[in-house]
Amino acid sequence: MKNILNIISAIPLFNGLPDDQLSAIRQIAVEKQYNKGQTIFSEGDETKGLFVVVEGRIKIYKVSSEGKEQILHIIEDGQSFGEVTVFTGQQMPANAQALVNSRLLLFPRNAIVELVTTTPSLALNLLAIMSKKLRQFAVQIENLSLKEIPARLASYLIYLAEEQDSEDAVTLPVSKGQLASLLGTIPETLSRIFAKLSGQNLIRVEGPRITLLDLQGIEDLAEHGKDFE
Amino acid sequence: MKNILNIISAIPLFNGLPDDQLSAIRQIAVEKQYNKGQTIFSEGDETKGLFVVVEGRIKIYKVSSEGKEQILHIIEDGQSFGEVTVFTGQQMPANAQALVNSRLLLFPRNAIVELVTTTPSLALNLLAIMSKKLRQFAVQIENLSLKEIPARLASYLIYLAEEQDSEDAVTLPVSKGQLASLLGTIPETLSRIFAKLSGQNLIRVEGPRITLLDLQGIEDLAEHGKDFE
DNA sequence: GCTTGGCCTTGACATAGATCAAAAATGGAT
DNA sequence: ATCCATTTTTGATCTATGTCAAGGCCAAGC
Repeated sequence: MKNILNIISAIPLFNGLPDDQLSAIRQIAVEKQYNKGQTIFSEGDETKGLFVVVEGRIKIYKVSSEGKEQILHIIEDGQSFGEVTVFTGQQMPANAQALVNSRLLLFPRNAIVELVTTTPSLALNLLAIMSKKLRQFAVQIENLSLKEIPARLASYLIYLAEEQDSEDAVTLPVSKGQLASLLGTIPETLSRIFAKLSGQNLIRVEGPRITLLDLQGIEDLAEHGKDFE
Repeated sequence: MKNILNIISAIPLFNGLPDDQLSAIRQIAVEKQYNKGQTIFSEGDETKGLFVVVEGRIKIYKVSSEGKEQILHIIEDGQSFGEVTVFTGQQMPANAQALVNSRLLLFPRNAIVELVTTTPSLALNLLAIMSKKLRQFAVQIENLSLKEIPARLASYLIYLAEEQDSEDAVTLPVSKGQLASLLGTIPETLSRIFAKLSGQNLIRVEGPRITLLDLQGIEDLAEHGKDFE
């Protein structure tokens, strides 16, 4: 079991904080363990505080009255979630579930607010993180509203390639069913689109491994939705 | 011309700040005037700083490569926009345009960052405002992905009714064409849906004035998309 | 080596909503 | 009031994507 202080100091949220602040943060951190498939919180729950993923993968998602699911975020190592309710004090606006066995740190609301108040650089870190999430949401809205699903998939593959910085092949971090939910569609449709792009020799699909055969073509598709057969 | 200091003190963002801070804020505020239809910034522009609407109405929107527009936000009196780039320093992720003649205050980036660093309650205000925007975006994503357009319209009407707190009639704050863009559709479709809901005696439409004839029915529609003819 | 259950894929079909085109209504300006 | 420009509505059609149903695949456990 690693030293919690070491872990904390490696989290982007706490970048640049002096050691005494890190100790203070350590004091208020609560360790949590969740198993694959376990629910961390549900829409409408009272705020619990700010979560940081030490290790694992969490999905933040909404569910429609008919049961369709839309993933808002996939949270990975070092990233945080639950900020929203910390500063507005309302109920959780979405659900969170562990996609794999995960280790989290929970910072109770009052403690983190207190800490932010007294630590300007923590406030700036948080503002930067929330800005980034706003930007991501803006992109997601743009994708849902203005792009067709093949273009969304192409965008996602490009994003993944950058994330994993490999020019020509990526590995899906979630199942294809979950990917469908992230892209705002359903597994059947996603499957067909994988087949179509394969047929156009833009990609090759081998299980969760996607080879990007024609990066230029994929970029065109992501930008212009040009689906030139 | 009103005293800028008075205006500033009435802006939610600066709630609860001591007078000396308000003076400091006043020092760095730059007044800006935009006419209806005028562009304030475009996607890709360098960050200009944090804007606050003194008076007017601004749309924040994205445009697809084929020219379709998706409105992300309508910003009204007392609200702010442009936060995102202040704290990440990247380019503007969307476009901003004045929907009516508008008076804005611009707080240049460095000055506002400096101020946030030294003023904890300003930092908390900003965190709360950004949290609220994140929540709104989450709702918008949910609507786009999980609800059909009639349900989105119904949700919006309910939101408007609360906003204008009138139980049985609302006035659209934007043209129907713009509303279509806000809801993620096109004017033709929106028009048909207005006609349909009128036919179901859920609402009556008289220009920009919408009478809510059956609030219960509208709420059902917003929740369950139940479109029981 | 089967069998079970979770994914994933494929096929046939249904439909919400987009597109294209044109008419009608609205609302300022003159 | 009249005219022009913009906005809104209506109609006919097209299409991307969802739905329903069935079958295939692969890994885990027996």
